[in-house]
Amino acid sequence: MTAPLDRTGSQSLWAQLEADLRRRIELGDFDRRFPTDLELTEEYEVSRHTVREAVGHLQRDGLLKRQRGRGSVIERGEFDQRLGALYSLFAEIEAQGVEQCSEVLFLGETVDDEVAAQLGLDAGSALFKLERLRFAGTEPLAVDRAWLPAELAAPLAGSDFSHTALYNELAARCGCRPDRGWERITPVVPTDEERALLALEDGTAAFRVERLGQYDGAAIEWRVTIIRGDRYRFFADWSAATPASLRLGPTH
Amino acid sequence: MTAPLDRTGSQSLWAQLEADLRRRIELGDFDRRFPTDLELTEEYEVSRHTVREAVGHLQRDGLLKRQRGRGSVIERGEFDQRLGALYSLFAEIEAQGVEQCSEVLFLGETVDDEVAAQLGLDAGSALFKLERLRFAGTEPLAVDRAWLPAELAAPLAGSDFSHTALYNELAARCGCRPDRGWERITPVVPTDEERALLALEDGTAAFRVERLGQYDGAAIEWRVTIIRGDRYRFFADWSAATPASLRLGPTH
DNA sequence: ACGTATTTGTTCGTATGTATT
DNA sequence: CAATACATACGAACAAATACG
Repeated sequence: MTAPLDRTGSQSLWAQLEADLRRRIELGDFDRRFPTDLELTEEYEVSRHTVREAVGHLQRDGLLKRQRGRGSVIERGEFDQRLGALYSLFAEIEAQGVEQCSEVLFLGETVDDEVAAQLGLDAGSALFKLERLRFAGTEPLAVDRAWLPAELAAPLAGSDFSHTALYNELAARCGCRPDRGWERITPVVPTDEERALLALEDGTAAFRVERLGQYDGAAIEWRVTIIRGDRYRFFADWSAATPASLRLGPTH
Repeated sequence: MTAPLDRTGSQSLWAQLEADLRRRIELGDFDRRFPTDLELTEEYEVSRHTVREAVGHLQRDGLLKRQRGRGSVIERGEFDQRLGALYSLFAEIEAQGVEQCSEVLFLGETVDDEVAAQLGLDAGSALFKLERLRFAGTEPLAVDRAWLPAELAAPLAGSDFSHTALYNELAARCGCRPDRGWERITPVVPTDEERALLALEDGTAAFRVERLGQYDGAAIEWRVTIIRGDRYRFFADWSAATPASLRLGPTH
């Protein structure tokens, strides 16, 4: 069933194992249950150390959660990846035990030449668009618009995004997930429409986060998120020795 | 020199080692050279595997770079990242060859109980206050207000801050410079006064950066900076492997 | 409620490969 | 070429958390 690993030294065993596990996760091979370390050592005929190295990478990338005594379970929840500032906001909220959900405002195909340019596509290219109002508990926290190349994102058409993270669906159905990219953050005065959606008062400001996600060198995601500035802000701790990494969190 | 690790099982050895290495990095212990794996195994009397676990975390957090044959070298990054976002803005502007200067709006002693509380001082304590309008070339970019304990900052009274950085004067005259602290960033609609100072149009937003600077564990600086949001914003590049670190720069 | 089996986490040891000095 | 230093890979044992009878 599983191809044996190449031991000529062309590539490390754990990297091959990791790649094969990613492939099989996307294929849905482990939908019922993810194998234990021992099972993987036997199936691939490698040491447990090698298994742990490979599975550890999957864990750090947020594809798995491992727990002593319980085993490894594939992460399907509303968990974007540990990537950039946007993720940290939603992770922080999750960590505080507030349930997140979304109201899907739009889901389907559109054409937008500006976005197409960001994604490196020709003008007029079909785009998959997902527009959501995101809630922390019952309180609206952000308006989130994401565009992906329609060709790539076609399998997402039937997904329910009210409780599912875009990246998890992308990984599960399209076999890819942004692995690099950049974000750009500006302060804005929200539009009337945004103010209405977010229940913002007059005279308040918001963050506008623009985000480009790349996979295998190609742009696959353009996202614009408007985040309430009265409830959320960026934090950074810094010291002379360590670089400051900002995170987004509630103002308390 | 280095405290031995606790082997009662209260915490994993690698976590203790990681913490100690972080501490020593901050202290500057390894400024000349970071130890090799072998040296760490001998110094801390743990196995190489344990060393790799600890140092691997530092590497993933971007504090170190490890290379075969070469060793581990501390990642000092760009100078801009080391002192938070505010510093990075001014460094970025400097790097682009734009001359910076400031118009001093206020320089002297004041009393402000809110600020005193931030600095951990008693209400009514005398504070040194510096308020500046900062320019990049001829264009105003930020309103910058800084408070320091008057006792500490007394030697700054006669300085000319129109062309001098606060930290350089602080280091030169007071013998200290913030080595740790935190920042908090919110989007705001500027006040009429701020809008006038920054030549901002109606309906534009700005960043409000609050900053607490510490030296030797004590708060020595409280700063509130209003930065034009139409000309400057935050950027972050991220990848699945390294955490995103944000920097502030012009919109171009 | 308790003890046992399972599963991941931690830690040691050892050997070899590969890139740099 | 030799020495150094990190990467990869094997093996083994115990600890800690969980699941199950």
